Amino acid sequence: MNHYVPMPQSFYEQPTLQLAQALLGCLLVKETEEGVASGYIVETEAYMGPADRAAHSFGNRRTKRTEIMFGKAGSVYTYTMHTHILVNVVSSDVGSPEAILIRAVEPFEGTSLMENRRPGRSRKEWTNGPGKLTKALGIQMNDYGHHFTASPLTICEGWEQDSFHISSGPRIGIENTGEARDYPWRYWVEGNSYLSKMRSPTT
DNA sequence: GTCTAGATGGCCT
DNA sequence: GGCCATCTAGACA
Repeated sequence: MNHYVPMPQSFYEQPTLQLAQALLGCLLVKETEEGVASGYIVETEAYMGPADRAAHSFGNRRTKRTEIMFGKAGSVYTYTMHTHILVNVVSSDVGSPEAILIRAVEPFEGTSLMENRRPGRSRKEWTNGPGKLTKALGIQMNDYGHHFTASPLTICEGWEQDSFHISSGPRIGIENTGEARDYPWRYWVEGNSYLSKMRSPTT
């Protein structure tokens, strides 16, 4: 897997909203005993810490779960949602609990592995949602606390930043968070066919 | 210790 | 469009 070039630590130290866009087109790579699976990030959502009602770290809530959000930029924050695992990239300075949720990727390497992990689904449905992509790539709760610059879970150079167009809009699945639901902190690669689908199309 | 809600997905109608 | 699986962190007693 030497052809993968992990993004340097400095990459993660840019402002969160900027990083959320910079992550688009990057390659998310997961190594397991079964092999390597990877996909290009095509959709992200920023969670802005203390001031963001939708963030787990709203009001500077510091618990066992959110602890990693206070840590170093580029750390892995995994979270269990019902029966699914979601994966986030911790951003901002130590002590500033911000993170970016990876909502969708486009399959690249290890497609047969993904197919096995997502039996009976069409290629598009392997990774077009935050819970789906973790399953397809084999991301688990024990990835919590690792860092994206080191295996087994890394973010590497992917597409050229000027080879696609970025769109932004409100986040998804946070209807009960007051004014926070309207913040346009979701970013995606315009026109990509592996984007997650809207949960509640209500304006 | 007990109760509840949730950054979802899949299956049913 | 609606319902439910399944489970953990967080709040409260």
